[in-house]
Amino acid sequence: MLANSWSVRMDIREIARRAKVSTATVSRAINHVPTVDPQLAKRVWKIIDELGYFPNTQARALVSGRSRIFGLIVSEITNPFFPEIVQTFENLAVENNYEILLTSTVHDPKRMESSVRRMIERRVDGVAILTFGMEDTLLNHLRFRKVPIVFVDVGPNAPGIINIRINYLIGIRQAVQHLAALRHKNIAFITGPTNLKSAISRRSAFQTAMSEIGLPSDLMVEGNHRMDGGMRALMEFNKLRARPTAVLCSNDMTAIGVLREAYDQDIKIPDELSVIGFDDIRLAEFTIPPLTTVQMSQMELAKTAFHALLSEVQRESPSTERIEYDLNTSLVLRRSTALARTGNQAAKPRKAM
Amino acid sequence: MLANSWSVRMDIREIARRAKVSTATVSRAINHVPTVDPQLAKRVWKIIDELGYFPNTQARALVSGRSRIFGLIVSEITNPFFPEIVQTFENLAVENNYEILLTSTVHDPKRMESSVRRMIERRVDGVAILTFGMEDTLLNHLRFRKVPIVFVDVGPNAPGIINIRINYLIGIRQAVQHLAALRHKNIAFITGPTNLKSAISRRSAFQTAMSEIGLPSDLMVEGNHRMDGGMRALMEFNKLRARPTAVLCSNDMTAIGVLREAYDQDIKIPDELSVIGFDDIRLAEFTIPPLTTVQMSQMELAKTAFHALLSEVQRESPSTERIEYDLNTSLVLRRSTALARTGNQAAKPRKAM
DNA sequence: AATGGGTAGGCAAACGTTTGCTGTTGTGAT
DNA sequence: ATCACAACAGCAAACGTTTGCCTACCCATT
Repeated sequence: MLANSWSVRMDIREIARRAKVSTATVSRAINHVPTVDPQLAKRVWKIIDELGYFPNTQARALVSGRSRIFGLIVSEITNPFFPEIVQTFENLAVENNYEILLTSTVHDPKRMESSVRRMIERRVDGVAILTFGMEDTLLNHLRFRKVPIVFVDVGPNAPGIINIRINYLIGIRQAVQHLAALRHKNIAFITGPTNLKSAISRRSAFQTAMSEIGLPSDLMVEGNHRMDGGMRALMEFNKLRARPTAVLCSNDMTAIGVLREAYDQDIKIPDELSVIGFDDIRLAEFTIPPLTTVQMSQMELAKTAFHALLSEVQRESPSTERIEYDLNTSLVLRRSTALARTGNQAAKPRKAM
Repeated sequence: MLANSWSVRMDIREIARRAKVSTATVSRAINHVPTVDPQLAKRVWKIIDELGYFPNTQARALVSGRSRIFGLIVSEITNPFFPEIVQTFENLAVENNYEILLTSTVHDPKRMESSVRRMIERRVDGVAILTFGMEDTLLNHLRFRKVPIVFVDVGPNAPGIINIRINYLIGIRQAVQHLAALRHKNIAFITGPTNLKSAISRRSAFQTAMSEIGLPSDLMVEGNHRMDGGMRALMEFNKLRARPTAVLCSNDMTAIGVLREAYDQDIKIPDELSVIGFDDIRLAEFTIPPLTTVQMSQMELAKTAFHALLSEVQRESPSTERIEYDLNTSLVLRRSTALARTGNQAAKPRKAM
């Protein structure tokens, strides 16, 4: 290992020299091209290992035209929804000899632009976009270069773009019906940022589900998909004459904010207020109380996106039709919901939990 | 933008052709080399913009010998400690025209090895290593190639390796003294995985701080830096005849686990048990109750690491001396600690889990 | 007008691979 | 012995940049 290799330049030529073969043969040996004699290949590999030689990916990419990099654009890495996805992406990348080029837009159009630029400059073989506010001109830069693109949720409906559609309604309907079964009538909803398409989809799923069972969906305030948004939203609700007895949140972080604010205000969860989140991030299991939430599997999502890109790269026909994948959501029950307090929620000698 | 560029190959030569100059000039214009006539440069840039041309980083890297990529090796992206760091790294990367190659080892030696391999194959200009279990032979692969390496915390003490030393003692001493001031005598510690050097450092900081004030540090159980580890640890403590009245955790996730288990067992935090975490992840502010913890600024850490690499890349002398940076820790008070219950904490019909 | 100094811009050789084509050898059939 | 044909290995041309070196020109000086 690394024997006497103080400062010798280590490239395929050096290997070739030592193995007394041509660089072509070394290259083929490395790439396991079957036409090279097994004996010879073994000899080459031996030298490669002894020298600790690693092929130069840039040179490879340059000539082969494939970088073996997938781009992944998220809005904020610090949002606990994403790390799980990144991890899964990275696992799949390792399995398939790819790299992930991760960028986060932090909701800044400038950063979005620079993300796309970086993707193109590094010549990614495909991009998964998990954030929004992608302007058309940016998108066109990508499409023009025939880079496979997968949008999760509401991507533009253009040919050549892969969409993963999320069925919010199923999970949210379950959540709403669960609350209704617990006799809740005043069910509130805390939205995500309203410039976010996926947040809007969640909201309308809520509205649909509510009207299906004949409940009004007018108790609604805007959050920001962060904890502080959830906290502020709960304060809003508390100003109301008719407070909600249950609140559904556009994502788990919001719900965690609600839990926290409820704690500060000494509102007992779930006895005095039922809370349901959305996403089912890992943490949801560890909140106090454990959070009932609508699951949207981050692993499934990441897998679908990755394989969509992979199969797009592997096909040769340019694929002009538009491809869609579906992803389901479903309620997972934990301990942040309970029977609504009936009628005269009068005195409350209620023992916690 | 992208005008009539249906399928023309877009490279520096194409730009040169259209601008009626040589590729050399185009290259110099792109790189803002001052010797090129401003008029000419403007003409070139105009064409570049019209065509939507983006330079090919791989080709650039190949000839220049610098990839403008920094590697970042973490143990698990899903550990909330890391996303903040990744985000900061990525911000700095954008500012400095670098990319981040992020890999996670998930505590698997095989993955560690593949991480290093990927770094080398992509020819990173530097690596920051935020996880451990790095074998010497792997490390040598990097060092042999003169790749600048920064270890956070306990890296090997070899020349050419940059270390960021973390002063655990200061923060942990503050924590211990805070607890002592609250009259706690039975202070427990939940360690991290004991094969993790940084976990060991934290533990010994605890031991030092305890003995400084004449308290024994024998109440100790091993966690895993995850929430379930914290939960299990608390169960352990509850089996004891002399239960701790306060527990210090090797990281915040562990503390969150403790909080959660305490909730299940109806142990009131902080009244019946004081809890202190370590790291001060963003979430610590939103736990129930908000977590008192020892802060180790992830932003500072990331900044230091990044700039260490950057300045290492920029220097020309190979730098054989070993470089160290320091990072402090300090207690941040929130609401998970309280005065110890005095003397006879007699019978309290504690509900069995 | 001849000389010289300075500077903008072009030529072409790298960088480290892959891969189409060509060449060499060995084998079996005739 | 000849031929056809595999099977394997080598030659050299790409891939898209950067950059050392050189040329040509301009202007000032004599």
